[in-house]
Amino acid sequence: MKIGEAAQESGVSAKMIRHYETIGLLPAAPRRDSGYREYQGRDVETLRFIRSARDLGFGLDAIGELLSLWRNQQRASRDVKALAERHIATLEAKVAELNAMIGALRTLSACCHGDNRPDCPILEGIGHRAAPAE
Amino acid sequence: MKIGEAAQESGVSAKMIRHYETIGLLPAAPRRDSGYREYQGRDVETLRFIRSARDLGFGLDAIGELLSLWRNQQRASRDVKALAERHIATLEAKVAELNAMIGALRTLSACCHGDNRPDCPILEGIGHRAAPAE
DNA sequence: GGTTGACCTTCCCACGATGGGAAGGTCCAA
DNA sequence: TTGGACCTTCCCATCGTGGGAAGGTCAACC
Repeated sequence: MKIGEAAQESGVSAKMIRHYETIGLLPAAPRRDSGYREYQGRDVETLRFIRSARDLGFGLDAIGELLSLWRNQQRASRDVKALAERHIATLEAKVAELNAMIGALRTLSACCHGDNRPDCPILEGIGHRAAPAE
Repeated sequence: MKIGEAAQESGVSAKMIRHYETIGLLPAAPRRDSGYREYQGRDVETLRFIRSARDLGFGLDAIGELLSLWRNQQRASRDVKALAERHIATLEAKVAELNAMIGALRTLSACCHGDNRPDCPILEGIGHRAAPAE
């Protein structure tokens, strides 16, 4: 099948399929005489795998590792689990960071009248926020 | 003061100060004969404001709006609050998205032995995840 | 007055992942 | 045969930040 169909079937855009090939995440697809890339059913599976891993927030580097574990019948599930746990920790750190922002903003926002007067604790709060450098 | 000191005082890198000027977030700083940018104490305040807003997760576009509200004595606090609330909603959406990923990953990870055998529900789970296209 | 090292200038490139678009060639069904 | 949908590569954009090169300046010390 051509790249468009593989894209359709996998949910990964043709643009991204080419990109993944360029950066070495995918092996170079065989070409027709015309230069068109030719894909098989198993390529679509791989693309779906990538797509799912993206949806779980994995970066392309991590996906590269996941793919090679996926393809390696001799893998240890320990390695996969470690990768997943590391990723979970990363995501949780982001959540914590975002929640800290949300908390601070909520506090500021709660103090703001939100009317047509100019005095605003939000702007003041941003202006006075703690130490600058680290 | 020179850009390095302004950077030091504000916690915004010199690189970023120049960048903010380039994209129009900051007005062009006056120059010495040598071409060096010259900053005042109030510029440092502005930079700190930007820095704090960045720390709260605002994008540079939003910071542009915040800055003009900050400088405008005729602002309505309503507008500031609306901006903040919108941003809070954005952050919360991200948190929800991340939490969904975390939940899915936790489920998969919990099913994985994590030993040296190759069978791994995590990889299988990623491989079989629901519908591809949308 | 020199020298010297820290600082400044601009310019280009990089990341992450994705998209847009242009210019040109190919496929396939009617 | 033709036409429209599809493919190719190449470059540019996003967003915020950093790195580095090449060259000019500042200020302190001898």
